Amino acid sequence: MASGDRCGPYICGIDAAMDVVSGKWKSLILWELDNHGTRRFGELKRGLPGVSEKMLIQHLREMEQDGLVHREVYREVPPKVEYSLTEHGRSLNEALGPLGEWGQRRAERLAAEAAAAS
Amino acid sequence: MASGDRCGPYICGIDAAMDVVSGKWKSLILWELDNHGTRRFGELKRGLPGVSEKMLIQHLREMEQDGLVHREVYREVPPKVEYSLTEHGRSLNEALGPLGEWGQRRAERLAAEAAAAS
DNA sequence: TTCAATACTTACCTGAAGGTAAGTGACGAA
DNA sequence: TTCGTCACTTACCTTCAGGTAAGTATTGAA
Repeated sequence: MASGDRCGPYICGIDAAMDVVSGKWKSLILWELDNHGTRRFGELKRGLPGVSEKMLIQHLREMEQDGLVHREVYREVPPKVEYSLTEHGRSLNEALGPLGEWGQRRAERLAAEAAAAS
Repeated sequence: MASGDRCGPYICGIDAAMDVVSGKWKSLILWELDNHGTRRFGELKRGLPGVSEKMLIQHLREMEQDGLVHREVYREVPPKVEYSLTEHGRSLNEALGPLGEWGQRRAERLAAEAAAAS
């Protein structure tokens, strides 16, 4: 196959999920789309400070291939494209919930330690 | 700071959790240690087919720094070192549960699609 | 005396991820 | 006629994660 597969074989489920979610901005894109329901390319870009246009489309295209994201093109000028989560995307976001909470607690712990060491 | 921080600032919880779990073998190390309770370096190596010794210690050291893994050294010859999960490590593993199940379902879906396309 | 076992350590190299910056095409507004 | 908007696209470059392979220290066994 040609470009970056993201098919198996996988050693375990985590493996198979990580394959789809690893990428600097993917979890943030997921979160952004889940929060707003639907976002245009430019809105996503503004919502993810620091992302480059190249990485943003690249990640969006991969997530579309992976069935996480739906891409709707409106044939207008200037062009308008809307991105939203598919059912799979939404369920992935749910599955990421506990991990997000764990990370939240870790961040709080780190902050507390940093404050204690001041 | 010197080598690979893995402190914030983080944009969200996922971010903070990913920082700790990203690394080709980390989730597998987590899984292996959770399954067996305690493992020696060589046992881990044999349990993770394909891992290099360099990456294995590197990941173990980082996970120790991050408070996920406990390292117990026995002063013997030949040397003996045992690794196990800390409370944080175990809770991370739990938080990864739903993601693992999601990945499992994705892998099954991919397999079914591949079978259908044969 | 050499070898095996164990848990590293070190130097070097490659490939992929991601960043930067400029270009494209269509059309309406100024 | 030039500019701005929008959603890309392309070429080029840097960085770093990870791989390979060899070396280290200790001691008992053959």
